[in-house]
Amino acid sequence: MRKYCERWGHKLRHHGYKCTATREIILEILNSTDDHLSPEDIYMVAHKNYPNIGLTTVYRTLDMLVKLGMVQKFDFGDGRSRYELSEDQGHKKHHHHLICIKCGKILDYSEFIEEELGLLKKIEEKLGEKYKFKINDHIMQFNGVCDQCTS
Amino acid sequence: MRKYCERWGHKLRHHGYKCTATREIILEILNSTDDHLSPEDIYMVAHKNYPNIGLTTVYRTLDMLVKLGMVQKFDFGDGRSRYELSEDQGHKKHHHHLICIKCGKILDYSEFIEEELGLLKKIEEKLGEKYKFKINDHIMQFNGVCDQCTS
DNA sequence: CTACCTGCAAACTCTTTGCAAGCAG
DNA sequence: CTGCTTGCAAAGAGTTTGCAGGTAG
Repeated sequence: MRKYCERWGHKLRHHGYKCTATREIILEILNSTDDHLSPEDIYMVAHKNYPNIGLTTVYRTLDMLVKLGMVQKFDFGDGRSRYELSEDQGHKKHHHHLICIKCGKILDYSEFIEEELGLLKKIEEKLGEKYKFKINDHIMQFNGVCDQCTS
Repeated sequence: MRKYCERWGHKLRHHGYKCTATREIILEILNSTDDHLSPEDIYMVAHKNYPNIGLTTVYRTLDMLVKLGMVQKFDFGDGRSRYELSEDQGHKKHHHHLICIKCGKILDYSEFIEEELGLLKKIEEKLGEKYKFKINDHIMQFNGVCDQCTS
């Protein structure tokens, strides 16, 4: 096992993928932020430690991680995709989003999470059964206008 | 008032916009389907009755309708945006979405709508207050794999 | 050593912008 | 008439693909 594969290597190999420096770096970046990074964002951060990395690889790696369920992809309507480490992978706790449709600001909230998750889980079961869907995850967000953008 | 403005003209003019044939057509298309149309979809349908329409106009009109709150924009992760008439504008009743991440199929469900809306409304109020957000709407969807794509 | 992985460049797709002509009010 | 609206062509932005060289296992 390569030295840079300490943290995520096992999981990658378990799914039949090789552990490489770029994959480890991308996962590490996602794990050490609370932001909602775009591929370009991730590319720019990674570039500091690993100047050879290509944007293409970031896209390909994110695609793979989403398929493995290790990362979740979001779209907040500003024309670029955003990625977050799944809650069971790293430090993050479950949260939902509040989006300002004017400035694009994204707030995470987790105030009502217990209550929401209770209902979501119940619905997930019933819908899965009725529509024969194997449900993986959900997206729940509120859209509005933030304080600064109101004035 | 022009003859083609019977249905939506009033609302458009009320917001300071002119009523034109293309706007009426686009609204009519959205009102007469249960699908989740992309700008291209709308353009192709409109083109049959009104061959001169341009794709650009479809984009501009949809933008405007979203800003007025008459139409809601969605992103189901397949690289194109989707539009639906808002529930208070036409025939549709409130529903949420169930998306197959493999084939892109979109199912509308409204089984638990009452229960969901109760909770959503409550959360909307509390979050709006706490984070000083003027919340307009919400997006709630489940992602999974449908029956056909499982096998 | 072999199959997977990577970076580069180019291609692609969806969306937006500039502008002159057209039409609603 | 006047300024909003439209269609066309072209530009822009984000994402994907082809391919030859590189590297994990």
